[in-house]
Amino acid sequence: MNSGGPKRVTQRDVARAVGVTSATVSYALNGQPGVSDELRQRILEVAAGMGFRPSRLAVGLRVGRTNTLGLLLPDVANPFYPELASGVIDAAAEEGLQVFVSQVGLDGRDHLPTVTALVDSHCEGLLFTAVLPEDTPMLTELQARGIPFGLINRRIDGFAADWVGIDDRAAAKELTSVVLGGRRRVAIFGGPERSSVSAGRTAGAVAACEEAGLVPLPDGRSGDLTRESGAERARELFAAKGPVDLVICGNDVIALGVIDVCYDLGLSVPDDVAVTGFDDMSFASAGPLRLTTVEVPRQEMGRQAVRSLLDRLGGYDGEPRVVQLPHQVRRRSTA
Amino acid sequence: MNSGGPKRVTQRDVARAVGVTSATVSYALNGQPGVSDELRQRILEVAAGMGFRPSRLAVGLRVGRTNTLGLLLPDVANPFYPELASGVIDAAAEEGLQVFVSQVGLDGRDHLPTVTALVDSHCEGLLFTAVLPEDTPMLTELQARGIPFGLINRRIDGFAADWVGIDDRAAAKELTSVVLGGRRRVAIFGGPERSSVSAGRTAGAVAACEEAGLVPLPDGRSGDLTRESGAERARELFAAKGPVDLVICGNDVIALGVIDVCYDLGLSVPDDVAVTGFDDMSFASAGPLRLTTVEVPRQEMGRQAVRSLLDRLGGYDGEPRVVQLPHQVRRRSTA
DNA sequence: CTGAAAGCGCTTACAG
DNA sequence: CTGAAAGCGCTTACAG
Repeated sequence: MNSGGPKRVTQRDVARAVGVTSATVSYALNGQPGVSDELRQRILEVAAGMGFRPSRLAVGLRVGRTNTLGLLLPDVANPFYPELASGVIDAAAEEGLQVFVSQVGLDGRDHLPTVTALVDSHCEGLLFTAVLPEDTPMLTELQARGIPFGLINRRIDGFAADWVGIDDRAAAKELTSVVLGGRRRVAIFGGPERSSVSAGRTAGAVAACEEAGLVPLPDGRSGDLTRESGAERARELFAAKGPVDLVICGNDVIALGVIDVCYDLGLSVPDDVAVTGFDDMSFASAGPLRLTTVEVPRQEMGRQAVRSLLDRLGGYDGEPRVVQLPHQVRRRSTA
Repeated sequence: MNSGGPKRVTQRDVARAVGVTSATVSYALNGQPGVSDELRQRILEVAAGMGFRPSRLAVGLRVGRTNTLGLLLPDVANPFYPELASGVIDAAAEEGLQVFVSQVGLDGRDHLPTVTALVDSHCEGLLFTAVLPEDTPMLTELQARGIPFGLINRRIDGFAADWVGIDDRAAAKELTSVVLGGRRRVAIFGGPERSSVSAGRTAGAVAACEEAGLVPLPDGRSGDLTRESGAERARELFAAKGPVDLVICGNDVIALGVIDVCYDLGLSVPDDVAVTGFDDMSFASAGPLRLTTVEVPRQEMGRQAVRSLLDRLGGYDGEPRVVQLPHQVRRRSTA
């Protein structure tokens, strides 16, 4: 049942056409010595004319290198990741590396099947964007197998690995301090508490509150990084305790949900309720919204992660590289 | 200079450990007959214990199938694509196929190097999301090589190929008719005219205007699908001809740029200037924005494209499959 | 400067 | 039920 699969032109086809052996074609194409200039020229022409392209499978198998990286992204509903991916893909391409982008379950659950597929495909290195503490055994296994990897954004407490991100705690503390003003009733709507990023942001916001001598409301401190979750938490909190003065959100998407609810309830932002986001997603700066948030260098995070990974692939075997990129508080109109 | 590359456990390692030949391990692992149940059991255990995973490179080379699809996305600044990609990746995963996601240059220019890399990697089929007429030779070459592919969203006039998208012209016409009301001074800010999608949307908007007996302003009918482009065109148009009654934009991002300018100029939306987008990106429904737009089933488009491609891979060799999915006009507050 | 041969890690007829 | 052998498409020492 050959379904008429693609008929590839092989090196042997080229060799036959030129009247040499396949090895000679290989030498010619790879710029190895041992082929006269004329012959090389002729081989190159014939190969191009026949549309020959070396099989990456065969080359990878033979040489033991595939020039391929794997990137694991959680659910794409969160616009945070595409830009990060863009940085990774671009930086990799500049080094002649291809990237296998794979989607892992929502919120990064269940990395294992994806990682397995990537390793089976001989990815030379892996980049994770949404690890959770329970991924530790899988990462340890990767280390045992000698497959280098790096973490982007989230990391795992007490697990040493290459990482690039920002200082989420400091950023959240800074943001909170800046917008606090005289507001006393403040709520924190964070992301999943098992995420190091979300945990850091929440901790920073709490710290800023405490420094100002107030305790944030206990509700909603962790939850999903979605608009629905932000809306739901806002509705519940406002219903139970009335509108608050300020809601510090774990990301821009949560903030959008909170603002949706304010809008529905006829509450003015920021006069009745101030709201901050995090990440500075593209929509955050839109005229009618002008969300106060923190800019995170997503693209650059991706690029730097590729750089660290390349060093590992190049044989660097030293201490984990921890790269903390600068962030930027963007104070706009919502707080 | 072996940089300590990963040491894979091979089938032979397993075979040696069990004391059989590598072929037997292969039979056992692939559920082929010819191995006693006990032996099979033992092989499976040992293989699992050693962490053996068959090399996709070797299997692909030998079997001639890689179970890999290639997906080509343009620049990710446009949030349209990630969701589409998500549909593709999920649908492919359900069929046991991995997806190589590759980024092509902004606006889909220069597909060739990416396609080449994907073909070199033995992708069994390709999915394009942002083709332009100048990509025709490349697509023809793919056909000649017997590599099936499908187009998503954009297509090429007069080029027959599997395609899935919506009826952009009809959708734009419907949207425009719905929001036109008594407005007479209307501008159309479309995307790149060489994009079939943008061309269709612009044509639909023009048609609706003509049906209403008015001619849209000639400025800005094509441009980039970016916020900057929307803002720039709005500033120029407003400066040259004063504010218009209605701006029909080629996508939500352009609309955001227009709204930014209205906001800066103190123009009320929709009272002074009505604005519509296209795509219903997630931010479009946000409380303070409530953009009037058209919902496009991005995820479903990805899924359907995978389905058509799988049929091709399964040997279907008939007429190109054209799948036109339903759209939905979302009338909110900006027009 | 060129050719014959081995081998990367698998699968698959083919003998026993 | 099991083993030996060929071959997928390359690269790379090794002879000539």
